[in-house]
Amino acid sequence: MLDISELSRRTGCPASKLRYYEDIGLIRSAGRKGLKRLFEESVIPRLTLIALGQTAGFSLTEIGALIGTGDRPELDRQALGVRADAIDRQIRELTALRDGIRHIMTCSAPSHLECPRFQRVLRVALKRRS
Amino acid sequence: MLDISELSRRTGCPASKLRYYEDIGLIRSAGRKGLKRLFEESVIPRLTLIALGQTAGFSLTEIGALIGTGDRPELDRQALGVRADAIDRQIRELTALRDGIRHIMTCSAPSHLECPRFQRVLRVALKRRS
DNA sequence: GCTTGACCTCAAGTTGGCTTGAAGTTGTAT
DNA sequence: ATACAACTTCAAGCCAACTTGAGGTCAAGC
Repeated sequence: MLDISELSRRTGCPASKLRYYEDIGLIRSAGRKGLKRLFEESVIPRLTLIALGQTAGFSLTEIGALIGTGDRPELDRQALGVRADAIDRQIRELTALRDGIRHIMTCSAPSHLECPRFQRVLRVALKRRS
Repeated sequence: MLDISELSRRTGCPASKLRYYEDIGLIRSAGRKGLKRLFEESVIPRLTLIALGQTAGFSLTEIGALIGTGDRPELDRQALGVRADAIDRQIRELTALRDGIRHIMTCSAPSHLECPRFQRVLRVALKRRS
């Protein structure tokens, strides 16, 4: 069992954020000792997952829907498949963007937006949009 | 030369967003016809790039710094390298997250956070953080 | 010449994700 | 028993990225 400052220290999340997450039901404290919240260690991977979801561009609400606002599994396989596909698309876009950036770094075209290689990268990145 | 509604139609950006981007200097209109803005076609790839930058989690300010708020190249190769590295890290995280999600979809562990395979995924995802 | 509709400006409002501040409550050390 | 530091609540504030709304302008068609 961890108190909030211990959890904060171990996750890098400020205590205010942890309280906020508890307020909106993304994490739960296992109980209180006096007034003070106590958290189980299992919230740590949960926080990791939340951070990853944010990196993937999901809102806290979406993340809550996926990982369960309580702690029941809440597994909607179809929804998960949709998310996985979205992440796939994003990975493709990011890969193209990264390659474009790396190319620009060594490219001597007068304007990067006019560099044919860069434009191709943009087109590739957009493939699955629309 | 495109008027704002034509640009909006071709990019999917609402006109309000295009005006906002012009306000903050992310794009420029090439002139006016009466009151109405006229845009060059070259803003289209620029808008694409802005959207990609957002997907990568950069703020509009950061994007502006990278692609130039005016239209001078503004190439800070070192800054670009840093961005490319950040995107690399993000791609790794997203890949792990996607794999984790795909695994969960077919995994029968009682609680996903306890599934050893999933935990490994989280650990991998975090490797380059800190 | 007058209406219409697509544009304009500028200020204010909205949403998400937190943070900050004031005021109160503990358990521990002196 | 008291002072202290670390917690608590709750409301309000903040920033980014837009959107909305009120009120104005202009060109084109009737």
